Amino acid sequence: MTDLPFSGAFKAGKGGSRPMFKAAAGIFARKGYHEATVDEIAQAVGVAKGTIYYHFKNKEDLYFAVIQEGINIFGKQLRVAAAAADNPLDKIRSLVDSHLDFYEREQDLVFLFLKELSGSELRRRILAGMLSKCLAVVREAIAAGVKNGTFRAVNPELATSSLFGMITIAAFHYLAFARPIDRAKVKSTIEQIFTRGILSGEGEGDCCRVAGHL
Amino acid sequence: MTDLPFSGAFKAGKGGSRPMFKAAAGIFARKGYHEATVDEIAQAVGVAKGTIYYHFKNKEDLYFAVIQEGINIFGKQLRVAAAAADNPLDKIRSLVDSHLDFYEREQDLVFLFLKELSGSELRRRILAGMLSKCLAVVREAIAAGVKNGTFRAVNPELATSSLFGMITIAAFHYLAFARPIDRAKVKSTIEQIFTRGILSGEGEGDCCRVAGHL
DNA sequence: AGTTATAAACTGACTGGTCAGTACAAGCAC
DNA sequence: GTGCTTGTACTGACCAGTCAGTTTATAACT
Repeated sequence: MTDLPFSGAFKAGKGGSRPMFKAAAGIFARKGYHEATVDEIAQAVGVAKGTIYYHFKNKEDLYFAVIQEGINIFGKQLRVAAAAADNPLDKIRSLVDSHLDFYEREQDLVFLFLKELSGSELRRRILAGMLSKCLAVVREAIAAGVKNGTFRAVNPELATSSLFGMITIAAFHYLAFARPIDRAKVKSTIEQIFTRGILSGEGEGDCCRVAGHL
Repeated sequence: MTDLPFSGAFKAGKGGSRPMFKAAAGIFARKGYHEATVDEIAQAVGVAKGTIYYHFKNKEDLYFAVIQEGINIFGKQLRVAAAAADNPLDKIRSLVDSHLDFYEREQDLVFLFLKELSGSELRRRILAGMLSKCLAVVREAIAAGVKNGTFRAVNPELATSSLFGMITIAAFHYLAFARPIDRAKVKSTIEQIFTRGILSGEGEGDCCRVAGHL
């Protein structure tokens, strides 16, 4: 909300910062960058077009501010979730919960992120970098778990991506068809598959021959 | 390639069907629907703009034809992979392999799919439905495994989404930064986490308390 | 309290460029 | 001689971005 490298960054606006951000995020998420017109966003926000340009250099600037703000929200939420638990396993559980929470509350942002990830190479890389920073807490929790023996010797980087993917797509499964997310079911699936898979089980290696390579 | 509900659907073109499709997919994937101009696509394909409009009703029609064709390729590949193994576990392994294969060979399509999944509600729903049909073979393999006791009692629907998400995002992890996918690493991570998680292990339930619900 | 000064926030009609889609005369191949 | 292709040129809609001017908020002076 503060220290953003953008012209206006939601400080101003008749109705205050948050509604402006919400409205813009909603339009961008629903229609995409190019289909969303600045006129339309201005109307949704409840200001004149010129006002948008008073606060933001141009449409892209506004768009990035929305993304940046979204990343901030996501990152902060994950950090809080990680801090709320004190061992790797609970951290992961808390993070999964928090992620699902974000998914439910900020669907617009989720779609915005997905859009950005499928954008041009540059945009994709930028967002992937930002997300990667947000997910550092997950990576660290997994790495810690591997170190202290709670988890098996997975690659924390890839395990993080995997978990992120599982949550995102499993939850997406509901949103794609405009159904409410069944959090209990998703959580239980993740517990059953991810958590169980990553925990250093008793009967260790036998079921897991990886065809050929390590 | 055949039975498509589209005007022209890549039957024609100087260089035959495939190059035309490839070029169009590439442009759409790199620039997105709105930034890609028909002139540009025509040039890339190597035909005159009028020719595009001779075969396709309009830009959207062309775009959908590309998507549809992509889905056909993906679906066929998965079906072949599933048929190549005769028990649930091997089917899953074969499907993972095949999926990664598709990911590597048809990056344009992957990005196109991602774009579409983050598009408007209608478009999202349409593509999600198509993908869901493609992934039926995965769902069935998982369901069969659950039935015959190879796998634990997961929800096949959600487990499929989870696996799809894992693969997609883990591989994306590389593509986002324009690095080649390290297939061995991705496969081993999936083996370690998904396969191991879903296999009905000896020490069954103890590690997997799901906070509260079933 | 009333007047004046100044800046910040806001407005909306207008402009200029872009691009989907059309039109068409002419060429080629089977 | 019909189906397919080309190239060029044109139109009309749409939209990002501009700008001259209005409103509101704040402070300062008498």
